[in-house]
Amino acid sequence: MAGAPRRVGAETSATRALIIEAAKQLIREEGYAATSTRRIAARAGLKPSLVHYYFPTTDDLLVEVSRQGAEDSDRMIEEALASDDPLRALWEFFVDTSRTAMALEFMAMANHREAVRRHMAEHSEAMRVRQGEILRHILGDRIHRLEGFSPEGLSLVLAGIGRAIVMEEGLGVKTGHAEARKIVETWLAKLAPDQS
Amino acid sequence: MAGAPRRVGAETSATRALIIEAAKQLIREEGYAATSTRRIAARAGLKPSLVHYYFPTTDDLLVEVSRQGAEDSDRMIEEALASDDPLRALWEFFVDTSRTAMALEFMAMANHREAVRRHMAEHSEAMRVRQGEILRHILGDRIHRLEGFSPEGLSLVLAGIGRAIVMEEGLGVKTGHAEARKIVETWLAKLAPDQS
Amino acid sequence: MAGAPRRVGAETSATRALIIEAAKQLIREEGYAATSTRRIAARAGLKPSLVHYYFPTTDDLLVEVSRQGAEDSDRMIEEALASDDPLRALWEFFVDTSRTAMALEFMAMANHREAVRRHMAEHSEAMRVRQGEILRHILGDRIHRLEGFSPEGLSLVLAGIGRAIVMEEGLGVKTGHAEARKIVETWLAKLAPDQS
Amino acid sequence: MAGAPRRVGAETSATRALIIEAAKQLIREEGYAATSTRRIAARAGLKPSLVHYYFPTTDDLLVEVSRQGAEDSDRMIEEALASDDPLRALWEFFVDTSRTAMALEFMAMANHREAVRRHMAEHSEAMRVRQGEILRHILGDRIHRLEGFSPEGLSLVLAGIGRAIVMEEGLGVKTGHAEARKIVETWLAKLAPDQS
DNA sequence: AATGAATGAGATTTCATTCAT
DNA sequence: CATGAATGAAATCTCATTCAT
Repeated sequence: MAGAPRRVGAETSATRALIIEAAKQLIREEGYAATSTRRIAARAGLKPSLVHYYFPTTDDLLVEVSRQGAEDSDRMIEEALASDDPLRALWEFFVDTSRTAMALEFMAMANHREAVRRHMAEHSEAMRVRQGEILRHILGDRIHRLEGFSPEGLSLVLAGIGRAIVMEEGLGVKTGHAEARKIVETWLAKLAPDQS
Repeated sequence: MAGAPRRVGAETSATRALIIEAAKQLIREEGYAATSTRRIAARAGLKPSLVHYYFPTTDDLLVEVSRQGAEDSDRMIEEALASDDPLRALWEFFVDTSRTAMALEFMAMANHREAVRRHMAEHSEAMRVRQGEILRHILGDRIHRLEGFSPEGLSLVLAGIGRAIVMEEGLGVKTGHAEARKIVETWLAKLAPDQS
Repeated sequence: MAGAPRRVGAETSATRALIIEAAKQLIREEGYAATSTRRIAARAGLKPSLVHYYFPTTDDLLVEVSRQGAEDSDRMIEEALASDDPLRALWEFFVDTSRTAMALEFMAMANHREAVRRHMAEHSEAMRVRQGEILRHILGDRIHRLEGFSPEGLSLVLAGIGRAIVMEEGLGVKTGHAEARKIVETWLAKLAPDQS
Repeated sequence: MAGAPRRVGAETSATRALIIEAAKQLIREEGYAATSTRRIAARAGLKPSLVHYYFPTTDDLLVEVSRQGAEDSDRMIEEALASDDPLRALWEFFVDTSRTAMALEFMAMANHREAVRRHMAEHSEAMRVRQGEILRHILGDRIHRLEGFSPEGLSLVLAGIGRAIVMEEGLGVKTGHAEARKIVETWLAKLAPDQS
């Protein structure tokens, strides 16, 4: 019992997990604005009041979902940074459609849910700092092959370009995507360690 | 389609303009999720049914608002591109907080409103193409001072970085912003015409 | 249009009056705690949302009902004080079961509804002051036939005794009622003008 | 029915006492309408189902709370009537804000809870009878110093005036209170035994 | 050109209570 | 003795939309 988190429903509850999964699905498929406790319950095949049994307020649920999304991101980033070609893996993480689309939904959500905003801010900041450290470690002096670049700057630049591509793809926009990817590829090539 | 706009209420109606202005304000101040026809009416000091008189459906209204927002953007871009230092002006346009925040709201809206999505897609595409043309014209060969860059690629890259900065500022995130701005500044310097 | 109150639904609306009447009935018959907008709507044969159309919040409705109840009281008091035997009429007003029971419900309601509390406080104060003035005018020096009495004191004493009798009758308590009424009768006799 | 109390949980259970105490607090602080088993549980730091374990229905709990409140009142009255100046002590009991406010909550509750109503009725009746007896014993013939008064009548009159004062103070009404208190003081003086 | 009335659907919560363990 | 899970009903309120005038 020691240390066991004291929230309604054990963290291991299957029902609880079911609700969170349904919420994730809805956010992914229809965007966060379509995410009401009613619809989440319907999607999970549960009664609305059961959702409120596990998550007293809608905020509680959405914060938990964004917390889990953040954990997923963290895990993916650690994998990326531990891979053979960490820089390329990081870039691929940034243009991963489904994950980035979800992250963008949480950004939009943050505008209207203070609790979500707080969590997203903390996590984004921490992620940027962490990426900066790792990039500094991985790239060392090679970062100066790109004039004006720094690890943290690179992290933000890649994230921004990735998000823009994903966002516009979702919209149906195409122009400039291949060209932007080519710019990034040029950077990746320059920063690659095997370059003599 | 034959020229004459087929909507209720003259396009010049003061009431109509009042409604649109109220909608813009609400979107800017509280985000699009807080934007219902009832609240727009209240903000404009009008009855909800009058809003529906001018805009039969909520979609009609929001599409019109996004259309006007797009027009504003177009105008700002043309001004930027016609200025003394068009490239820097374009970059400043991309990091203009209030406009970009609004654009991001429309992106979020596009996820749930097919009509808005369609309009945003068309406009974004057109804007990218237009920026590409102008940048090609303005920069000429100077674009090759930056390895791998192309006018359309540059347009997307600047837009993406600008949006990321604005989005994160809204969240309260700081790390990497100065560094990213420095990267962009380096590019702007390199691309400047007065460089011998 | 000048001066016309600017609330939803003309004050003369039949539907509006229907809702208020239903609320009054429910409060009288089942007590204020049974008074939800749903039940009021059902009693009036209307949809709950229509109730909210006329009274955006439950408070709005209950304040209006208490306002009308206060007006009824005012009217009854003026009639009482204008009658042949104003003092006795006032006492009979205080032991009028249905009106006092209703007033007690509003008192209870005031504990949980700040808006109602405010209105009840204002009205009770005004009523006490008004009764004091009239009693002073009606009784003149005769008030001193009862040692220690004053018009305002008498007003409160009669109100308190009346309320206690009505409250206890509602409960089913009997003991002491006849005796208390006799005490009051003695006062009324002493204060009567025709007493030589 | 044969002596042994037939309720779940020993009457001496500490948990049981905790629940009752939490209920009392809530009623006192927020009024009975704010008193749900869930909130009582939360206030006591217990799970809702535990409250229902001790008190199968809400009625069971509220009746018990009102029973204990009645016992408290009984004790206070016995103390008052056994004091040096029993009449004044009784009057002070009647204008004791916290106790009277609580009693008024129970009165309101009685309107909606038959079980509470029954208990309140029995207790009020018994209290009035008991007060009558004691007053008769204490005052003896002195009761006739006040024309028209009788022990039971006096009991109700004092209770009614006291309740009115407390009720109106809760509302924020002031006018007439000092004057009513003066009337009562005059009676107390007249009825005092040391008056020659 | 404008508005009051009305409505059905849905959102978020709270509630008392039951039941199996 | 105690609790986690579940539920159906209800409460308050908001919403987009329609319609008749």
